[in-house]
Amino acid sequence: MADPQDRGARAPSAGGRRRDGATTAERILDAALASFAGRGYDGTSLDALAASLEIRKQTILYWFPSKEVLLEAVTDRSAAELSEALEAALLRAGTGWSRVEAVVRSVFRLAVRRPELLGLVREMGRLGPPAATRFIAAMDPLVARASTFLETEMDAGHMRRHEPRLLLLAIYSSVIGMLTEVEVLRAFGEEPTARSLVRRRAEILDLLRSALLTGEG
Amino acid sequence: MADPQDRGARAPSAGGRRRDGATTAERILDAALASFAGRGYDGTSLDALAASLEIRKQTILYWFPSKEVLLEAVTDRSAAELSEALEAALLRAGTGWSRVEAVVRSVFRLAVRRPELLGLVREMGRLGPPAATRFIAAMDPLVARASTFLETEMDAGHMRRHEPRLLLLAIYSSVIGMLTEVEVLRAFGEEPTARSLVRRRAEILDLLRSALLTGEG
DNA sequence: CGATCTGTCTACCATATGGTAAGTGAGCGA
DNA sequence: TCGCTCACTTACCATATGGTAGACAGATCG
Repeated sequence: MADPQDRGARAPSAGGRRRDGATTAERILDAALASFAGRGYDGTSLDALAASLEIRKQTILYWFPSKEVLLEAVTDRSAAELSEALEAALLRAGTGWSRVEAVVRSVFRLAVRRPELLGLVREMGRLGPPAATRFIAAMDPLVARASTFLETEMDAGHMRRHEPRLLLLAIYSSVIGMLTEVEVLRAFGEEPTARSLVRRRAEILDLLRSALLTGEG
Repeated sequence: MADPQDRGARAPSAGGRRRDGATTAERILDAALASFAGRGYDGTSLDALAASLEIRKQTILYWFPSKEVLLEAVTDRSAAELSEALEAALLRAGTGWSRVEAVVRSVFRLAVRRPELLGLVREMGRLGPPAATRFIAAMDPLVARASTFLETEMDAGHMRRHEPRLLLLAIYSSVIGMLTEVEVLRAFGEEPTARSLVRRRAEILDLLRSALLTGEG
């Protein structure tokens, strides 16, 4: 019954609110996202996940009848959140470079505020068709919108001509690159500061601006 | 005894050659690299690895006394191979943009010819200090050399001024981005062709050129 | 030939993992 | 108060996993 997408996960909104206002299912989703993004899907055990939440593994399996269903739920929610954030940035006023910059800034902001989302995106690469396809399909309308926008700007002569999807990829890669650098720094024992990240972002924006902008900016 | 780095792995050169000319240890390293890069460290079981080689798990543990030592061996060898390839590209004649382009091209070539190497680099991100630190340390001299080269070029006015390590990261991210796109395409069921990859590379080189080059080229 | 070494194997083992079965207790409508 | 559902628990289980111990075959060497 219900919709065919539903593989058995209960509605996360069900169940009473806890002291902190989050339902158990929501807390599980949050922790699972963080763990999948940080330690990977295979590196995450339901036992460890449950322990971090101070609940029993079977509570997780009560809300999400299998680990795979949990992954799907995490994926769907993350795709929705990403779409929402970027959609909002795209809708913001402005045209030409200022709009591109606004979107890129919002991507960076998201990467700093919710690095788990980007971490999950990276994890998607290894998780084959079942999860990744779903995720990509969920993001597709947004990608199409962004591509159209970039194309319009190029047609208007505000930007150097490039393949729009490649540009998106370049922006995405820049963010991933920044995240990578954060990890590299951590591996060397230096905790990256918010200041240094902001400086990085400025540099990357500068790089992108040089690459994209025509004289008419 | 031996050197303190040696955690017990036997010398991979030991043991008789097989029909195909590779020792057992080398075959294990090859398969482990592919699997670690493709399915991740946690997603790789010694049993599955052994099965893919048509040997028994205990043969793996004979050559590499633990999974972790195997990872270290894979990491070290990959770092060496990466270093070697990029060092060779750096040593190639030329200055200014043509030299940058030569290096970038060699990175792409490597990414296409041995995607496992780049996949392992990406995997390094999640694998904490033990493995990642080792890998980064092994790559560090090369990064320093490349940074120096870029700085020289900027001083000579051949290139727009940027933070050299950031530039390296941008180049690296472009390659990773290309790989990511390959996975995205696969997720959609389209096998990326060599032609499309070459076209991508050309676009990325163009992007980088726009971003980096000054009038003096 | 007999001893030893090398490379691989079979036989196990303890633990961890995803998952099932069967409760338990609080809250709630009749 | 009876019965039911909801949220979560304890008690298991089969399998997979990394790892140990030891046997065995073939090559090497005295």
